[in-house]
Amino acid sequence: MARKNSNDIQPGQGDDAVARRTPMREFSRSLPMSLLRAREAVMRQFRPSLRNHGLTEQQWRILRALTAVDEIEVTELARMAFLLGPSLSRILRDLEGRALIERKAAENDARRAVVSISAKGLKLIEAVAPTSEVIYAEITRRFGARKLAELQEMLGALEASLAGMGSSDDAEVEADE
Amino acid sequence: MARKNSNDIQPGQGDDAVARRTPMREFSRSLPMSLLRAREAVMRQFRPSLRNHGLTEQQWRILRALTAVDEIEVTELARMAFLLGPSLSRILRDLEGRALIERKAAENDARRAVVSISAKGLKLIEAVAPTSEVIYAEITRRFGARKLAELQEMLGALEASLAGMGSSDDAEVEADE
DNA sequence: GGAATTCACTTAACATGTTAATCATCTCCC
DNA sequence: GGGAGATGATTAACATGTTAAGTGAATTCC
Repeated sequence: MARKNSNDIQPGQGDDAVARRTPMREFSRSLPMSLLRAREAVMRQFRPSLRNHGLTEQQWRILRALTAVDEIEVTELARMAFLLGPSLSRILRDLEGRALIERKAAENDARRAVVSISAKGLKLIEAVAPTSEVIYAEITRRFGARKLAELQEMLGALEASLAGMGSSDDAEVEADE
Repeated sequence: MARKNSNDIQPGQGDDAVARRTPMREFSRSLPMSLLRAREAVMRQFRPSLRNHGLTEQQWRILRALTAVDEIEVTELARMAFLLGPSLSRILRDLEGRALIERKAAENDARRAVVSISAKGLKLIEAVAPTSEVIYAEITRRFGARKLAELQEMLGALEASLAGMGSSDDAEVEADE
């Protein structure tokens, strides 16, 4: 089975004007892959501890975010914890069932729901936090505090760079409706 | 149950009227969150194009990886595409059903399956690649080629730093067995 | 040479990511 | 004040992440 078509992708090897497509980037070195692997390497450290406390990474993010405020609306919480609405909805249902959070309707708008962490939720946070801190400290020690700060800054800059980049979709499949 | 396991994580917090202590890092600035947000900012650019071609991000990763080899075993493919076995299993079933890949048993080991991309799969790749390259180029232009390379290097270094870090679990729930 | 173990992969079960649709308000405007 | 649209949240449907269990085939070891 010949992979002959692979060179259709790269026209002129020389001109760097628009397309510098070698068989494409090494792929394993693409930016999305690098970010994915780095994040996984980090999260792998935290997951076991969270799991021992009956929490997933996302549930932890939500509880963590709730400790920073007195109470907060669902949409704003989604933004803080960087979760999509549907995910948050499901998780809040679960956390409320476990009495780790409390939910009530907003005073002047029945559409909005206001969420806050419960005493039980706070206790859970306090039980998990020490271990998380130890792990975070170890990561910092290994990678280097300065480098870590530098990395975070670059990540923020990358995010900012792409802020207003409209999705330059190519095949506008849906034309009607 | 005292809520001061191991002293306060961060003493001397400027307490505002709210009785919520602000333990731990700003949270929104934690390393996992930074990595997650950065990756999402990047992937947001690619998803619409992939979607228009009927591919998810993971399906694309697999096809992309397959173009780099003639054929490959499933486990090795999982490593390449950075997917867990179960996810890969499901996706391969789907891609095989769409005739984008081909699968056969290994010659000397009936346990192993060998996968390769089909002609149809290659054609799909070729249809998607140009747009992906344009997007990647724009990301590079915005963020800066040098900074991009620097970032990737740091991400690799981070990964390497955490390579042999055993999960320092705290509550060893399972003690016997 | 066969039971026990390991290995490669797949299924299962549950939680989340992702997009679209639904539902109940709320706002605006005539 | 009532209907059209906007808004906040949830539900639906499908794909993947994640861990555990299952299945069949190769290896080990006695």
